[in-house]
Amino acid sequence: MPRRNSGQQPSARRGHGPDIEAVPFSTRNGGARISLLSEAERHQLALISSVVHVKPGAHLYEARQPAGAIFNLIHGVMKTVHPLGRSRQIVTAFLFPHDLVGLSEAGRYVNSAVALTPVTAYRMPIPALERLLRRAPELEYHFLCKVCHELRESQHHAIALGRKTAASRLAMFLHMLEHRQPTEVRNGDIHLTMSRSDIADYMALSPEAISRTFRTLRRGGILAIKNRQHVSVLDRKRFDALIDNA
Amino acid sequence: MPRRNSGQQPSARRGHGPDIEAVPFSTRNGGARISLLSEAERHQLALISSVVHVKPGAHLYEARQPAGAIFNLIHGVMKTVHPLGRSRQIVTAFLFPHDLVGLSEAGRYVNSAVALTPVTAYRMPIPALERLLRRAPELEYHFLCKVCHELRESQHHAIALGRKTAASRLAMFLHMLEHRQPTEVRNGDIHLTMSRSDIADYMALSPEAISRTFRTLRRGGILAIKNRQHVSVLDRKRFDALIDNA
DNA sequence: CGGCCCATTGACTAGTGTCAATACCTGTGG
DNA sequence: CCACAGGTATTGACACTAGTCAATGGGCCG
Repeated sequence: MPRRNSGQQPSARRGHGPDIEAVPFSTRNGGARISLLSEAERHQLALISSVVHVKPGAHLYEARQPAGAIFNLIHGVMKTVHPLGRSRQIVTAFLFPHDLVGLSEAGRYVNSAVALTPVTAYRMPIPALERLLRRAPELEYHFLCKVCHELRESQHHAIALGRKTAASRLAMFLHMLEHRQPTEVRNGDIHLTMSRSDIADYMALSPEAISRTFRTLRRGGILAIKNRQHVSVLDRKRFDALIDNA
Repeated sequence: MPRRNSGQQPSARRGHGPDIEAVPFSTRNGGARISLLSEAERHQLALISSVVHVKPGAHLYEARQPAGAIFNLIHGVMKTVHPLGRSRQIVTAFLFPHDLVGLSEAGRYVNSAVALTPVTAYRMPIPALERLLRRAPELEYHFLCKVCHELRESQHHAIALGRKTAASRLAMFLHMLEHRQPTEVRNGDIHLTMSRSDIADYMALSPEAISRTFRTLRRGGILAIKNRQHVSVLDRKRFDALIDNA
């Protein structure tokens, strides 16, 4: 029974193998995120993968180091940060389960990946992955879909950074977070896994600006801030207006 | 002699079929942009491609429209713009020959592509391309490399937008333009195909800020502005300092 | 219970957006 | 060849937003 090999630990319950999610090109299923891989494909990937664990604050890999593998998140949240002089760093992306991470250029990682929570991930060595993809065009196509998805998200990030006001940027950030959750109970509650500084580094604002803007949105009745990790959209109409305008 | 067949016109010399360039993952050829496709692959793509022409200011395709094809630029320069309310638009990318353009999501284009100069491009219908890619894993792998390259460029764009000062952003923009030219005579001369407004929309600044910053850099002896389309880096050291800092 | 780090708040400054006016380049027509 | 018209680019004056520095408050872990 190759499907459910003798799992030793909790991660083995969903441990059929790597899994990646994206919004596909095609028009079916109106723009929802779906799992791209079949059971067979996950099994193929599992054969070349190992599982790694990363503690909060630790690096999965570091920029400029030789790139040996690509990773697929199973549990936890990560950020990729771009080294910037000795100034404040830039967060280029937040990564959640079913995401791919470990983009390289000329054999080296282009950024550093840091865990925000305890992280579990599949580690897929690049040579083995490359061999596998060349044998399995369908699987390779799904990787292509996923990378295109990440490209769209990066462009979305750039669009957010183009907004002039902090309120507009923060709203776009929360909107992004909300839409990465499965379509389940999307009732306006948003869980913030990352710190204010991380949000600031992602949105190219100061942590103080993040605080001030949260306060402004709360006083305006647009957001409810339950605690540092949980906010809620109260006035959807004005919230969306922040995203559309300026 | 398949390499240099009897060219009829300038475009025909490189007219063997679609061609895409990127910096590959692997460590060979120290980070230079190379052509990804073999002659055979270009020929395969040529069989499903047609050639389209776009006048300056005209659209190659428009956001939200059903996506029927992906395009590969042969000549000219384009921009992709994101529709943003009725406010000023956001330029998400500039595209040059050997680039791919036409990313879709759920069957529709995610942005609009506008020609800045007379443009010639290969038009590759998505269904035919998809069939071809599934038969040709090697070719598909090269598309994957190209999309990863575009992802890195988009992240680079986001990093540029994260810079606080206009001088730093503009320097990063010029740096990007310079590095898209082939490594030939990279003597500091930079050709600006796009208008000041386009630069402003790409860097999330006002056109006035672009003008002011050009003036500041010229007065500081960092840049020489020959005319509206040609600038030149005079003080490379301080120019690079603008890119690294802030 | 205490210490540490993160988050928040306030005062001030610096830099960009905005609005308005002028100068410049391009292509057109006389 | 020159004059003209349109759009683009530049320049200036002013308002406004976010950055910075500094200090306080709050939560979490030892």
